[in-house]
Amino acid sequence: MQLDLIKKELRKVIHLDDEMFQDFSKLFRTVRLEKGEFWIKNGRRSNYIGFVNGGILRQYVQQEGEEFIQNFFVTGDFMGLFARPNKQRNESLRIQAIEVCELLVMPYERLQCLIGFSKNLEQFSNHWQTEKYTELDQMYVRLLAQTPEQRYRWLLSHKPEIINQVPQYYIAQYLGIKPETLSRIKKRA
Amino acid sequence: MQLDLIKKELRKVIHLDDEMFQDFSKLFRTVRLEKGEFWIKNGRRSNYIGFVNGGILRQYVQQEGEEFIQNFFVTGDFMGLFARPNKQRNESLRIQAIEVCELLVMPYERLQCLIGFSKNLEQFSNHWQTEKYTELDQMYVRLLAQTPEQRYRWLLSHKPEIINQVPQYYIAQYLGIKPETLSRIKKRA
DNA sequence: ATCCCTTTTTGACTTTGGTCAATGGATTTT
DNA sequence: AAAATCCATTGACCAAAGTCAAAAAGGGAT
Repeated sequence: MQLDLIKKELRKVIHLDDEMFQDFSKLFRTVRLEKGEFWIKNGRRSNYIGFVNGGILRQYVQQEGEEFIQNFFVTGDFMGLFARPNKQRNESLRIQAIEVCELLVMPYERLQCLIGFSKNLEQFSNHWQTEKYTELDQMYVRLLAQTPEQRYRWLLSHKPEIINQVPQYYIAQYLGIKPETLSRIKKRA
Repeated sequence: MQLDLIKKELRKVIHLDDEMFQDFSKLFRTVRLEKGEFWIKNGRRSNYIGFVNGGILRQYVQQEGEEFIQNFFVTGDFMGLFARPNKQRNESLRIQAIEVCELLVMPYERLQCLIGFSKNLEQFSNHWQTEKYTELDQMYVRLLAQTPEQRYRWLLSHKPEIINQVPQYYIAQYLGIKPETLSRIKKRA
């Protein structure tokens, strides 16, 4: 198991000595996903947290035959840091590997339990919850206030790795427009 | 200070006996806002949590001379349950009273401190953070996947109190359309 | 009730993005 | 290499929302 990356990411946020990290890392399990495979399908298995150790995934919903991408997860991202109460689990939620991925995963319950023992991990959890919330909040405003072209330009300058690694029809689904429109936007630009 | 409402709302989520509630409620301060007054302006004073004890507010941003409403807060809602790290504080964020409001407020730091002493309050905080995140997540998908008419219908059936209490140009700002368009949507319907 | 001011509605026109169908390019399969 | 497949681009047309301006409808104040 290659753990340098997650160690680095954790240490950006909290203090974690090697011994603690050893203990912590034992609780992860490695999952390999082939291109096109699902990590979450129909909202099932959403009670896990996952770390993207390599690869890229898309989180999307299906509505009336169309797919809408809420988010991409790239190498170094954490997924699923909010408990998702079953009652309001979204049945159409899917997280799919766009290319071969390696995830490090742990049941959400187990993280909760660990948090009980470690102030540091609690900090980790709080930090990321706030981070993810703020990110979503900003995405929401962008979607509300900006034109597709402005959103595309934002993506270009802030998330170029996504533009480069992901087919354009996925980018379009993420921006909330049709692939043809994205093609025309690129031409204008 | 009229505290029945907040007690009721808290008890929907956590166990809280009268004595604990007494202690807790002492830490709140009452704020009265006249119509048009701001609770948060230019991102300032976002380090407070607030409970809407009466009235209705709008949370919005200004961009290129236009206003975009992210959210309404109605009687019984909590505001500001996520710590907002200063670095990414949104300078154009405002929360304004649409009509006369009464808020019960407390510095976020103080809530954090209390949480250290009470498992129940920690539960309260976690519950609401998850709740707010899920809500925003669903709003995001709606904005991404649905037409203005569909979003209007959703608002009609799920948040009728907002439709009734709020001028239509605010509803339009919330739905991401122009007031004229909303007027036409209502005619079709 | 009348006047004033704000909000909503209506109409004519423009702009933007969607739709559908065809073409072109690139990559994989055989 | 040829064929097949998938994806991106282009063009012609359509539908939906935006814009601007004017009229109508409410809501207070006097």
